[in-house]
Order: sequence, then structure tokens, then C-alpha cells
Amino acid sequence: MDQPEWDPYVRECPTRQLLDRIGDRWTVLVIGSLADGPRRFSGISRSVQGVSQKMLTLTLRRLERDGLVTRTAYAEVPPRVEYELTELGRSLREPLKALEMWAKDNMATVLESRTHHDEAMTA
Amino acid sequence: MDQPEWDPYVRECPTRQLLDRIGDRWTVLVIGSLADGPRRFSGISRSVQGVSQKMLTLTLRRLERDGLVTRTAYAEVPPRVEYELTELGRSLREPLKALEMWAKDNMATVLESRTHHDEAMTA
DNA sequence: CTGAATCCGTATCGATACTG
DNA sequence: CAGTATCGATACGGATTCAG
Repeated sequence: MDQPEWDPYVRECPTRQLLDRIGDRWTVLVIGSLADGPRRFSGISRSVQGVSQKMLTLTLRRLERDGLVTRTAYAEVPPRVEYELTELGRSLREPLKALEMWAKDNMATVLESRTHHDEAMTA
Repeated sequence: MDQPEWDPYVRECPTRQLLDRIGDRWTVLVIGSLADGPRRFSGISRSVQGVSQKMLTLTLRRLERDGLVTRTAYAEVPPRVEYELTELGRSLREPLKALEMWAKDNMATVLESRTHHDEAMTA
């Protein structure tokens, strides 16, 4: 149980990489897309609008490497590949969902703040 | 109260920008650094190890524009500037803290997963 | 369908030097 | 102390093309 004392406030702490990963443009959305169960590549692609094949592949590979997602390829024609959250991946759902909720709940306020701020600058 | 139906899964939804902002390298740490109360520029700088002046300034400006942080400059010599979370900013503390906790709790597992994955690749 | 590989513009970020 | 300004590397990410 004894874990090293990870501290993202320290320079080269690996947790920073982890925060970075979580924070990239697509990770949050992809994990959200897998939240309700396994999904195929094309399904995720449709769900996360605007993601390119390249970035989706890359994101999934990283998630796989980090043990958050499993990849299962079925030997069929045409190919079918399913991605699924691991237990670890599922444990990330809740904090990420909270973030998504916060973004939704406060988007209007933030937008308003930006407008005011920009007007004050111009004036 | 009726808010538009923000949906980060849709292409040009502003919530994506918000998630991007939250997800950048420094935002999470800076907000964490301000979680316990107001702090000066240099204080934040020391707390968030490795952040450059440029990036700290940029991050604070963005947070200010988004209404998450207030900036108060005192007309003294030498100058003193304090940053403080707004109510909105404070509402972000909890979800971000959860994320930070997750990163700490699972860093070891992720590191292990990476090692296994990379070994499997080499083999 | 599920990718891998390539090209390439751009945004990001760090380092450095300078200012009030 | 608290910034601003500038330069340069490089990582990110989009579009396109090709393949199993």
C-alpha cells in the first residue's frame, strides 16, 4: 500500500505527466464515450465529434499503455475492434464526469465574464 | 436558469475550450496553489515548481478573464500583487482536487502498466 | 472497418533579456 | 517584486494517402 509521496507540485513528478495526459484535448471525451460500456473504433469516432483518426488512435494507444483501456480485435472481415475501460479506467469516470458537469454548469458564467473582461479592456 | 444544452461532444461547443483550459499544464496546479487563500505572484511561482514567469502570467490572465481568479495590485514599492480565487474559482477546487487525488492514488499502477506494455512490445 | 505513415502549419512553451 | 517582449525548438494536431 505504501506509495511514494507523489506530488505534482514538484518538478519532475510523474503525476504531472498524468495530469497532462488527462488534460489533453481528447482523453476526457474518449473516456466519457466509453463510460457506458465497450465501443468500437467507429462508434467512438462518431461520438467524439471532430476527432481525427490519427488523434483517436493515438489517444487510445496511450490509454491502453497506461492501463486505462483494453483493446480487443476480432478476426473478422470486416475487422471489428472493441475498446473498453479497465477497472482503473472506470475509476477515472467519476472525477472526469464531475469536471464535465462543472464545465456545463458554469459555461454561461465564464462566457459572460469573458465578455465583460474584454469590454473593460477595449474601453 | 435555463442554460443552453452544452455538450462537449459536439464540435464547436465552448465547453471544449473550457475543458482545454482546465486541462492545460498549469491551470490545475495554479488553482490548487490558490485553494487555501490569496497568494502573491512569487508565492504561486515557488509553489508550482518549474512554471516559468511567462506561463504563470499567461495562466493567471486567462483565469482572470474567465472569472476564476481576481487580481489585486497594491500601490507599494516594491509592488505587491495578490491573486485569489473567486466564488466560481472555488467551485472548481473540488473536482480538480478529485483529479489530483486520482493521479496520486493511481500513479504507481499506471507506471507499472506502462512498463509491462513496453516490455511486451520489445519482446 | 481499422488503422499506419507522411506532410506540414501552428500553438505551445521554455529561456533569456529587459522594464517600472 | 511583478511583470513584458522576443526568439526558437518542438510537440500537437489536421488532412491526406495507403494498407490489411
